[in-house]
Amino acid sequence: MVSMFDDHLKNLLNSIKNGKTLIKDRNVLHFSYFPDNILHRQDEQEKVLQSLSPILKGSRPSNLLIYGKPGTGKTLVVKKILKLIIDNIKTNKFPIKLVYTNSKDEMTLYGLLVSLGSQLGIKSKKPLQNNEDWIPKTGLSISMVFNIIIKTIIKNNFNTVFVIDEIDNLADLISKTGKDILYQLTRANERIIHGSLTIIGISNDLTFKERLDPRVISSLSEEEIIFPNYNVHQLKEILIERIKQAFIPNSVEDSALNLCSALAGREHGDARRAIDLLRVAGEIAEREQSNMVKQYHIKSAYKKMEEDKEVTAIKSYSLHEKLLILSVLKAKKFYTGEIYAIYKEFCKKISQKELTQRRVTQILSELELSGMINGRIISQGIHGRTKKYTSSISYQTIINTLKNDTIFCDIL
DNA sequence: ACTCCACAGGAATAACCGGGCG
DNA sequence: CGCCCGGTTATTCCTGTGGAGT
Repeated sequence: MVSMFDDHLKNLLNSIKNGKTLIKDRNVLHFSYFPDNILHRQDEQEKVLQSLSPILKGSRPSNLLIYGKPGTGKTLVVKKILKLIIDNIKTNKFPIKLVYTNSKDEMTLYGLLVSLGSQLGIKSKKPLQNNEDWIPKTGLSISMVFNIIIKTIIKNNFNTVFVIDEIDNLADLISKTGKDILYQLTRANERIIHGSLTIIGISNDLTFKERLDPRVISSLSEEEIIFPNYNVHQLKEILIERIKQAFIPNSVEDSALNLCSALAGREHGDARRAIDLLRVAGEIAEREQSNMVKQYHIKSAYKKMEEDKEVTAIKSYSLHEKLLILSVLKAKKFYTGEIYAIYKEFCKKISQKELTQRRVTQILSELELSGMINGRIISQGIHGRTKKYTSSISYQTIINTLKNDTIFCDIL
């Protein structure tokens, strides 16, 4: 990311200039950082290890489905246990293959299978010997790739564990492409005489299971582990641990720490967000040349992150939805009729065809559902029944978001 | 008690759009 | 390439409604 690097340069420049810096190791605060010690996930680590333990004795572990909200340490725990097992493989006489993939990185099911294949040692280029199996980057049907993988597992007697992170991403693809591939994947053992294949699915979405074929559910979730959210107290300890490594000593005020964990805990108990918040606050404090991260640094970091969220949300809306958000902000009395009139004005100014009022009310309630605006039905007797909308977004945020869009320049 | 405003929001239907398939 | 299909978006038509004013 360019902006992150720019920030880094800026900070470096600052610290060179007057030697004042708060963060000594930025990486510790990055989401990809892998802590040595995972706090408050002892139970989960144990359960994952238990579930996988048969592999150390050469038999097949059950398929495993792991649930939990974002930032509850799912990926971290699984990766750690995988590493633990790999480190113990040397002393083991069974060939074990542990494979990790993230469905966000591989956009297609095909890509996912290729990734699995290559990590099993299947070449993606044509090998010299003609009889050796290989998977080209494109061209084969999914079921053929699948068969090659199965064949390889059998031939080498591999005990395979295949981790699919963010598996809910795949669910949408699967419903289109190969409906039964996930089913085949989870049931592959019935075809594997030597070796085994175990699937570990990691899902952020707690309702993910409902969207699956019941046959897949029963085979995929032979075992389940649910990762609970962190509470405020736990978040605080996690933050303390990170602060120790990332910040120079005594550079984070106690009250700031408390606020940080309270804010993150109130939201979702998301450790990633808590750490992000801390990082942004730290950067703000450094930029101000403050010698400590104080409460108000956390506050402004929180505000900044909220604003960023709003900006990206606004950007993702369609033209008419943006126009309506703008109309709500421009309105004085906030009634649907007035909003619609303003919206029509806007449409005329930028020569767009206006939508019906019916459609507009529908969009408004969609926007309400997504939290961009708030609506409340009010009755005014003889003046009819309508809905009053307010918006929590600041006008400035909207303008900053839309000012680069040439379509909006006439409206300002 | 009755009226009547200014919409909300349901139902049916049409227009549109992107992807798969012969 | 045209065709069809499923999904989304938008329109048309409609019925329903809380309460101020009378």
